[in-house]
Amino acid sequence: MRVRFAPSPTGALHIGGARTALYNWLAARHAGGTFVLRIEDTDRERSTPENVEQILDALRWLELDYDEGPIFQSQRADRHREVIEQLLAGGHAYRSNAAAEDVRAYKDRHGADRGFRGEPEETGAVRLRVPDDGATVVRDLIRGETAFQNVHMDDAVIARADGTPLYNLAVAVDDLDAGITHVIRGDDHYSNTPKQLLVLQALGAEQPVYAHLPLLHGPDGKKLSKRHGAASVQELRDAGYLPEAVRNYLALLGWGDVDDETIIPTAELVKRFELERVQKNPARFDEKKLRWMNGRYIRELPVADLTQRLEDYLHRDGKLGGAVFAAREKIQTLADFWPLVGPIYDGPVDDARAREQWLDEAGRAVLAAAREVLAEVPEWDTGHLDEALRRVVEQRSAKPKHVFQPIRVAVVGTTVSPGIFETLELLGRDETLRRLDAALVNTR
RNA sequence: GCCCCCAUGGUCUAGAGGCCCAGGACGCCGCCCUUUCAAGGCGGAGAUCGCGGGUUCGAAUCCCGCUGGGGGUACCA
Repeated sequence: MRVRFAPSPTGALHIGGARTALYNWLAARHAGGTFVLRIEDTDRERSTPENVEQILDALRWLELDYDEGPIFQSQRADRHREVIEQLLAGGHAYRSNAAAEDVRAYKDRHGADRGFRGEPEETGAVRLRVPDDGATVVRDLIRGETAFQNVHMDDAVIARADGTPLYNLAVAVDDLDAGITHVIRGDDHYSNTPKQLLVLQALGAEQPVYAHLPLLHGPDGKKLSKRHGAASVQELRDAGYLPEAVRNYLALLGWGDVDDETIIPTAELVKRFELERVQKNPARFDEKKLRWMNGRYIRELPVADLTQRLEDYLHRDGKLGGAVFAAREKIQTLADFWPLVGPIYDGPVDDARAREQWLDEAGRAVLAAAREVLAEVPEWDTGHLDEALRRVVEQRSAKPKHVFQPIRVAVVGTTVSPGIFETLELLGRDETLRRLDAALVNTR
């Protein structure tokens, strides 16, 4: 099996493209085949080196490695020209100056469902000669066989008047030359497939196996775009998702195993993936489920690994160890981490509501009592802190909450933080006492 | 307009004629645990399997129509 992922570098790699890449990769790895990367950069204006780098970067982050390429379509111009000449010489294509309005006029005369047929001219764009009878049948692993009646098809333009190739010619030739056996791509290419098949036929080539993946939609059912939140791989990374979680989630968007399990590590995905089981209808990208899944992956990561990921993500070196242990049960993305533990390092945040609710007279009394006990704790670790503060709870015959919350608000400024003992341990005795004192002074 | 594809709870899906008056997951609601928030555990609401016809002893599963959604229809990819 030889498959390819062939993005056009017109911007960041979107989630839909990422899933296409994933499915190609999974199919190749499952079958022990070869995964080829081809960059379709024939659209000169939009295909910039920066855009190419963005795509390579996204694939790297997703850890989808390819075996061959990247092949740049733009560098195959000579071969494309050669094939165009061959088709022209063989009578499979002809030159024509017919424009869009000519095609429309033709349909007005012959019927809307009648494909355009042009007259050969000396110059002009190159059009494929489509037969009037018969049908071109696409064999697709996901959709089965579909017969496209040739009468309905226009004589497709396969090269510009200047001789440069158009998509339907270039893909067909490039896939053929690369020995691609399975073309796995988005459904938006489905209707154009017969044109490519006709090119292949004219070249006397076999048709590859196709697998057209249903498109991905946003939560509102519309085409996925910026306003749906994280829409590109870069944005997913910036939002603090783990690549292994993204792979798992994306794999399940449009594909399901018989077991119907949800958390499936990549190695297991490779083992189970089958193109035949890909869903036919489009799926919606639901970030809530990704968040949940990401949390699961975060909690399965050893603390040392998670620490490394957080340090990379936050561009911070070292000193996060204890905080990671304290926070890992409470975060779903890497981005959730700092808002939770940041106040421990950066100082209390300013949450007026929290202060009002917990640092009233009763709260301050708790603080004063806690301060005394904490000043005397023999060892500054969670065990001793636990013991000491429980004593305060008993002495005051208060609910634990009414002792812990004022302390929390005093040291981090708000009602949410890691466990109070872990928080204090990370703070250290001196800083804890300083913050308690500050709270007592400021709220008087 | 024309051509093509698709259709299971809000979302992702399992289901390939009787095992299904439809199972799992996310989300939502409640309870438990509990120092906050989470995590975790338990439970619940939520689908006449888009609608209407067939075929069959029997249909989510097969056929037809309709409706809805999507894609294509560029000298873009």
